Amino acid sequence: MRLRKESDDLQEEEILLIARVSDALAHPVRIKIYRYIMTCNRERTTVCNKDVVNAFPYSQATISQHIKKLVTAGLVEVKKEEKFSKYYANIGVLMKYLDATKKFNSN
Amino acid sequence: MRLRKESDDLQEEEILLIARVSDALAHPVRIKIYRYIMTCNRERTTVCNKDVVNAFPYSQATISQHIKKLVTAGLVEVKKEEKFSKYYANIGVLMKYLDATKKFNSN
DNA sequence: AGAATACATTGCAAATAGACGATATATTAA
DNA sequence: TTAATATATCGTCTATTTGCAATGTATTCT
Repeated sequence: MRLRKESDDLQEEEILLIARVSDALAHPVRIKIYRYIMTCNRERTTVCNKDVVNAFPYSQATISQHIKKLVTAGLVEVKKEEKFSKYYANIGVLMKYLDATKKFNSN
Repeated sequence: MRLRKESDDLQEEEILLIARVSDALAHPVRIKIYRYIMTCNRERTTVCNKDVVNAFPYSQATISQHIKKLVTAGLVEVKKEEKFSKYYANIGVLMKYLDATKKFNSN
């Protein structure tokens, strides 16, 4: 049995975090792109824009737009390396998101 | 150190679950309505449409529409009781959602 | 310098979402 | 039976999203 703590209550800021991240994950293709970037990161393979474009049946413009949403939510970070934009998943943001969402079920 | 299991891989069906639930949680007001219903349930107070309308600064039509999205995602269930529609949070769906989303970080 | 590559951004069309007032339908109260 | 209440849905308007081709802006290669 878990004691209820003050920190269990969902604060406004966390609600906005949930809304932003949920919005980013609200499209199947973005979920798959995010997972793709995660997997590449885990395997220590870098991912650039073209890699994502090759992996999914959408135009370069559409892929860039989807990635932008993931970046805006903080789920993905972009680092310019040479002539490439390399994408990295930010695990911390996902963890914060999961923690906040878990609170629904704990207070 | 956690071993990687076959079940760690995100399946298509889970991706659609994540997309649907994320879509439902992609709006701050829906997050708050969901939390409100959860809290009432926990305190063993029933929640009807009017209760939600009174709790938030939106029209009855708009509230019903938001609740419908939560229902479509499976996060909320509606039971007709006497002349009221009573809302109940389905914790199981949230748990499944959290489990699926956690897999991002475990394979 | 000029051509090629990488990728973000813009502009467009179609679809969807968000808010509302009004309406339809069902249940309950008088 | 009529009136009132509860709530889902429709129609409308506006804003946002999704997809694309085209364009802009660097950077790199020849």
